[in-house]
Amino acid sequence: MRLFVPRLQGGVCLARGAAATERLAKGARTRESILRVAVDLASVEGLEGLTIGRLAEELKMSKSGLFAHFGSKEDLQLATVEMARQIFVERIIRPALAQPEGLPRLLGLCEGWLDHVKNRVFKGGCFFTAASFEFDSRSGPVRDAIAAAMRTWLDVLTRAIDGAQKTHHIKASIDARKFAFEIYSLAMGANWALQLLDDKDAMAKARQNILERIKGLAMPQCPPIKLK
Amino acid sequence: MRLFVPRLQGGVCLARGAAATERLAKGARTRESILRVAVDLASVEGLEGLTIGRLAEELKMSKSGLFAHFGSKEDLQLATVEMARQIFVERIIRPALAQPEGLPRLLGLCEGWLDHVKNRVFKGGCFFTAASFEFDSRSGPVRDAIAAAMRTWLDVLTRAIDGAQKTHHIKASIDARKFAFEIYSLAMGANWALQLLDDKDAMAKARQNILERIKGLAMPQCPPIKLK
DNA sequence: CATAAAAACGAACGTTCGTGCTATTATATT
DNA sequence: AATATAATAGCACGAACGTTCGTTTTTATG
Repeated sequence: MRLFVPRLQGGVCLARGAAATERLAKGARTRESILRVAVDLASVEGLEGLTIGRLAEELKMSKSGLFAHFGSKEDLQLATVEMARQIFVERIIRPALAQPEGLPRLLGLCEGWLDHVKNRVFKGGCFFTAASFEFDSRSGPVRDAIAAAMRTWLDVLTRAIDGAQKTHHIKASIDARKFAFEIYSLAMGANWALQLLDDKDAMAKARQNILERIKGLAMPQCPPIKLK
Repeated sequence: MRLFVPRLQGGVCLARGAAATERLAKGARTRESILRVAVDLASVEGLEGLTIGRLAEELKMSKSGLFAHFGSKEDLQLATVEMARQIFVERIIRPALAQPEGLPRLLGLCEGWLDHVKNRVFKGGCFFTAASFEFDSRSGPVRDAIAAAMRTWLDVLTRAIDGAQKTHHIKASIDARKFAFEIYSLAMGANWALQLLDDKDAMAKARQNILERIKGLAMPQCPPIKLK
């Protein structure tokens, strides 16, 4: 039923040339710090388990003061997904895309993903994997946002594989999308083994597994792939 | 804080030789029908999202009447996990283990798992995959029960692969546990693609993918593996 | 059929949920 | 420094949460 919400969105009011987090109006800065905590909380408790009271407590704010930054709980969830997406782009995708097209970029994506789980970029493992399985039987804007982010991620991975084929690093005969799906399945499996089964070597094993698989597709022009 | 809970567990009071669902005391029968609904509800809304009020409404029972079958919400969650485990064993594991050791049993497990998602044995896709990612950052008996069930599942899969190696259907050179993990990762990926991305062909594609992979390990003595 | 036991109910408990007001601070702008 | 605006706090709301209790209805047993 939410009413007004006259607030401006993050990033819009950047003084030009200033660093991203500086020079923001107070409101936008607070909003951002709320969302950074929200992302971690949601990666552990889930996006439904993320409650406004708990979030306010964590930030030592009043419920109402915090709530005023969002029009509804759904808006908070959407903003949290969006913040997680930005962090993911910044920490995984951007560094990988800085690598030259071909094998380096592909490896950058794979290892970046595995590292972000191991290094706890999100407190509870991969935010989007958790959110995927939480919302995959629901409908509505939150589920749509999660699905859209995941489609984009698969697209990025697919394009990187395609690029590695174009540069003749790996065989052109395989289907890039299918291979992207395989790689990501193994990555999700590793996240699952680490988080649920406490398999401390899960990420290393997955890395080796994925590299072996890529190596099996390598062509003569392919730069060396170092395992272990 | 829960107090008494003097109720007997399902299965204990079976008249010997009688069919499983017959000959149960009224209480145990009700308890079972509650749990069957609980499993479906939890597979959609999550084990935390499974609320006693919602469950009572679904069953047209009073909250208190339903609650009396369990000592606490945690007990309800544990019982729900246990019921899901029983259904999973009955519908996927048992039929596969009825197959002769070797390739048939291994294929039975793989295809049984994929089918149980496609055929909606659980309303919201695989119960345990959803539960895994919901509880993988928590602690306590519920998480432990989920983890134990998943370890058992991986063990069953691993033993089936080992069996297929012993019968010389597939190469003995590969690591059975690693291969089990790969297969299950692809299966989880398929569940993810079907449920979140609405990829209607996800299960068929995963089936083909897994069969191809097994075929790649086939030995001369191996019975034919039919793709498509 | 009477009677004891088990199962289900209705009402209420204290909490927490999301949300809506109004008042009070803090920040920007003139 | 005065003033307008944005941000936060305080308080309250109805609903739903898990849980407890005493009572009533149903089932099983002698």
